Amino acid sequence: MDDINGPQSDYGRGNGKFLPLVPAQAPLRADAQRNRRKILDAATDLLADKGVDGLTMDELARRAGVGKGTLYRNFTDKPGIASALLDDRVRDMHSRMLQGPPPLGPGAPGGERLTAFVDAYLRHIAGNLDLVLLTESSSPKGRFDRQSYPFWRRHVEILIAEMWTATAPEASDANPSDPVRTRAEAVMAVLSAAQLDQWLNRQGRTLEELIPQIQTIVSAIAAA
Amino acid sequence: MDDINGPQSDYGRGNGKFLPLVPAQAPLRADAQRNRRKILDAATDLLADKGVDGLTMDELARRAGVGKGTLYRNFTDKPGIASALLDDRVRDMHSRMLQGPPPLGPGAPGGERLTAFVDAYLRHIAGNLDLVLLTESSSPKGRFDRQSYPFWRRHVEILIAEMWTATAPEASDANPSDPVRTRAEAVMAVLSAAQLDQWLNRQGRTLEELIPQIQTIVSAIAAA
DNA sequence: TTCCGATCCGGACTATAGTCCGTATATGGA
DNA sequence: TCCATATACGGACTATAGTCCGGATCGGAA
Repeated sequence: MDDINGPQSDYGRGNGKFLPLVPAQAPLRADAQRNRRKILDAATDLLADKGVDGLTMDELARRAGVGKGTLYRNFTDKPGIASALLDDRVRDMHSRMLQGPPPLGPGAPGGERLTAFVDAYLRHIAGNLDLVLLTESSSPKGRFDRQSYPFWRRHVEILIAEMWTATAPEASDANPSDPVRTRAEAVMAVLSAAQLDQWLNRQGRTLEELIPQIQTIVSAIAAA
Repeated sequence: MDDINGPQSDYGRGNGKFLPLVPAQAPLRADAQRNRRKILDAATDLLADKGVDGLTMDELARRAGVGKGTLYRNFTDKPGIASALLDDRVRDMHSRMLQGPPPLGPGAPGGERLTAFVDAYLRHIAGNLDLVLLTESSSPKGRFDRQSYPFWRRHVEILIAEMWTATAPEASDANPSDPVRTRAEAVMAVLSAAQLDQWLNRQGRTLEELIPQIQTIVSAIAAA
């Protein structure tokens, strides 16, 4: 999620349902809210029409009936728009992770939850590869700057910590040099969209064949 | 290496010293050869002068005293130039891997060679982060398209295969769905420049603190 | 030495992301 | 209702990567 104070997004608003990654923000003015909606809708259409390559900022502004300045007022950049679109598609998975039934949700042992997460995450990425790649493009940091990244990583971190200690997960907080955190980041690197794209679209492998192999690798990292 | 039939580069020329990734190519015309040199030299200067951000194609063409068409005749794109520059800096490491003393070179067990490789590779990436990031930027595929990627991956693949079978390494050739290959690719994902940049420059960690943790993770993946 | 085709060169041109800022509009208080 | 001001809007503008093609140049053959 890269959009600025978007009221349509529950993610990161600190309402308790999601990780409070971002402080609440003043509500948008009514016209801004309308425009934001128009842009997102136009982006969805344009994407359906012409695919990711056809999604240019000029065309998007034209279709949404707004100026480019408005685009950039509502979204930091092009990947930011992709992020906002993805947000919608991901919210459901977030809540299943945080409050759904096990093994994806709480209630199962860390190892099983991790396996369930890897499965769900890979399918999510694979199902939205174009958008995710767009999100991760633009600068090396791409992948890490989107707000969803910290969410995923933190989830993995907590699960690994649980596997290690079998106690309360909050132990692994805060400290970036924590080996648990490093492992979580390594897991996320293996699950990166660029890597998945390589496997799926360049090597022609299938998700079904890939997932078990990746599961094995991820488990090994977690247990390392 | 992304440059077209570059006579200054031994890498990938199929001369037996390096993996024959690319067939030999007709030699460049004398003027083209001169221009290629001028461009590479100018790029080095420009990089020293203004850093990666100052390295624009127009300015590079101006400094090299050639037109932009010449730039793009000699190098596929901007990352390609970065690749060519990196090539020079990496050739030494390649030969140490292939014919230097153990544990980096042949003669040590696969596990030890892998550890030595991870150490050398991370230091290489860290020492050239700007260039490598430039190389990997531009499109998701970035990281995989440069010719050095197959080289590294293959090396890791061979070492892992050796760890597994303790026999001749050529078993793992060719087949992209080979689990050994998947593991090698996972290792490379963890060692990606974007990830290292995240750790080093965004989280402020140090190489010395990071390397042992990564070693552990890589070993776990290899043994998975 | 001269000639000819293959190869290469230069720089104007296109496409696109992202910036800037003068103008317009919304919103809350008097 | 009207005003003041913070906020938002639009679209021209800048910066940059990469394309295109007419003309120049190379280098081997006669």
